[in-house]
Amino acid sequence: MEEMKKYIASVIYKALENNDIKIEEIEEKVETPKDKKNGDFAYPCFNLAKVLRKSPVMIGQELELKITADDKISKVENVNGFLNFYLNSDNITKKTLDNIVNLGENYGKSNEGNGVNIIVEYSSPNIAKPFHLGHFRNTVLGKALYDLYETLGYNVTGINHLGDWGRQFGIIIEGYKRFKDEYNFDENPLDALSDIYVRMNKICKEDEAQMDIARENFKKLEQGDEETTRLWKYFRDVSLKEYNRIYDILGSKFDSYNGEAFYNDKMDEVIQILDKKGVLKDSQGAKVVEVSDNMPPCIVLKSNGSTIYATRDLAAILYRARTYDFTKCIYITATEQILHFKQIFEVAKYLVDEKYQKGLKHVTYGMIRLKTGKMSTREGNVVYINDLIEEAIKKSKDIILAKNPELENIDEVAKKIGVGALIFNYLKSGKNKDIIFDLDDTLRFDGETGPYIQYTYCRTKSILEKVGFDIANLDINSINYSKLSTPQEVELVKQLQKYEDTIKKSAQEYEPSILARYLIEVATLFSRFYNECSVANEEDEKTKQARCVLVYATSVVIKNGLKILGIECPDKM
RNA sequence: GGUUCAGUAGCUCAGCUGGAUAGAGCAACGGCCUUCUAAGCCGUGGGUCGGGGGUUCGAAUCCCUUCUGAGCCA
Repeated sequence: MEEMKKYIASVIYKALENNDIKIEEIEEKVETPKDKKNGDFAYPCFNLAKVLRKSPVMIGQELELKITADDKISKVENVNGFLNFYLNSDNITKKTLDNIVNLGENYGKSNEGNGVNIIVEYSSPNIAKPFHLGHFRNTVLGKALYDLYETLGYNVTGINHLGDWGRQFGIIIEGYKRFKDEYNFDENPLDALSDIYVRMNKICKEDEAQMDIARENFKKLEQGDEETTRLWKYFRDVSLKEYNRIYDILGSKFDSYNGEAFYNDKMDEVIQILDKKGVLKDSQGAKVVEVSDNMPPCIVLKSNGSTIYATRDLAAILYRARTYDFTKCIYITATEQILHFKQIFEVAKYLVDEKYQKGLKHVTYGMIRLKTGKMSTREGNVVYINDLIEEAIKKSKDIILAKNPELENIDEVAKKIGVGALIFNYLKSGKNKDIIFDLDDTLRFDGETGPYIQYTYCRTKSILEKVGFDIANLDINSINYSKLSTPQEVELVKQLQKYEDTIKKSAQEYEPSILARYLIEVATLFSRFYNECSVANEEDEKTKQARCVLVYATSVVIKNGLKILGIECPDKM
């Protein structure tokens, strides 16, 4: 794609024979027309009009005559000042499909990243609480970005910055001591703990004396008291166990679970450095660092001397720069934390080299709200992810039982489809959009959904099985690609060819939805092909062969693409 | 008050580093299964791209202003 753009720019440049116009300027303007009727690439001649003192249409006409077709370009046409280029499709087809066949599951991978270190901090739930929808969106986004960068050859470190510290643990510890016998911790430890927290929190709010007991607990925890530390560790362990079960389902990977507790002993240094640099200022008893005019100062020490999130995040930046030597450190959080990270990133310039400071990147996503308002654990209006996953799996199982009761491994397939529907639902639209949760909408299985793409994959598999296609026995040089000449075939090939660029763009813009939407388009174009062009019943042997390769290539792209998003492909459904 | 994000079809969204007639899905209506899985395909209807200015040969896209919703800060 990019090469072709360059090539076309060079062709136009030569034809112009004018030194006032730079080739880079031409390349910038080369675009892909929305309407396929207008060719594969187009160059608008309007901006040349001033320089050349001719009408755009005249310029177009002249260029049309000067540029001749070659092995790459099959036709050039001037339409109303747009110079439309049609590519030689045989050429593209061979290059694209050969490439996919040769690379298989490695298709899309590149070494563009060259082993450069990238950190993706994502998921980061508060322990002792069940996973809810907000975490889900975060985790699914983070996993996709992790895989996108890994696919591009970066050395990615996934960090789960657990919310495993804070005064609430004083409350949970107290509640646990009092009420633990009323709960079954074997089945749903996090539901139990969260319930205990809500109960105890209420008690503390109503009675200051009780709150003091909770405060005392947390103080003990900070001082390393054996009993409270043991409880805290237990909460952390059961939480991680449960989270990991979900991470497995979503395909998320973490290289570190160092969260808030980990940085407890690393904040003093931050304060010292800031103090040494003379940027710490007193403000109503608190210590702050001034940042740009349009932002309030960043508080690093409260008036009572205690640290806050900002201090912890700064300590993390310092630690990560030293430990991981990152070129990019991506933070994934909801939009509500925008200001917080803006401040932190600015203060970071006093702590780490410019290289690290410039690599800090906050990736945000919109809130998920219920019809009744914002989700809140304390108020109990939350959608827990376990319930949602169960619901999705149940629905997909029902559909399988209705449509394909003979299927083997129904439960396994139902899980892949149910989870696929959920993940895709949260990755298909732009990450900054707020979402109002709607169960029916979330569990949709037709149209632009995960199951639609999975279904398309199954159709590719089904064809290949029917004709006995085996990639191991394929002689790629014997394929006659010019047999792929119907519009459906040509369009599908062109779409497959865009895969590598799509991965890059998706990573560059921190936007997995670009990949998700691309895959919908692949599925749609394949479905059209499927309806128009038979493979198994095709009589011409050469056409059949070429179509098999196309079907196989489609299956590879869908599988590779969905894998990045964390969605598995069943062979049958 | 300051600031960030969002506003496109009845609903959910894509398009936003300016380009040709603003695209999908859902919902509605009408076709297509004796032929590779109908979780599919084809077709019809549906639009003041929140409003108003501006820049430009050309604006959903850029700038200004204003309205609405959400978030954050005080």
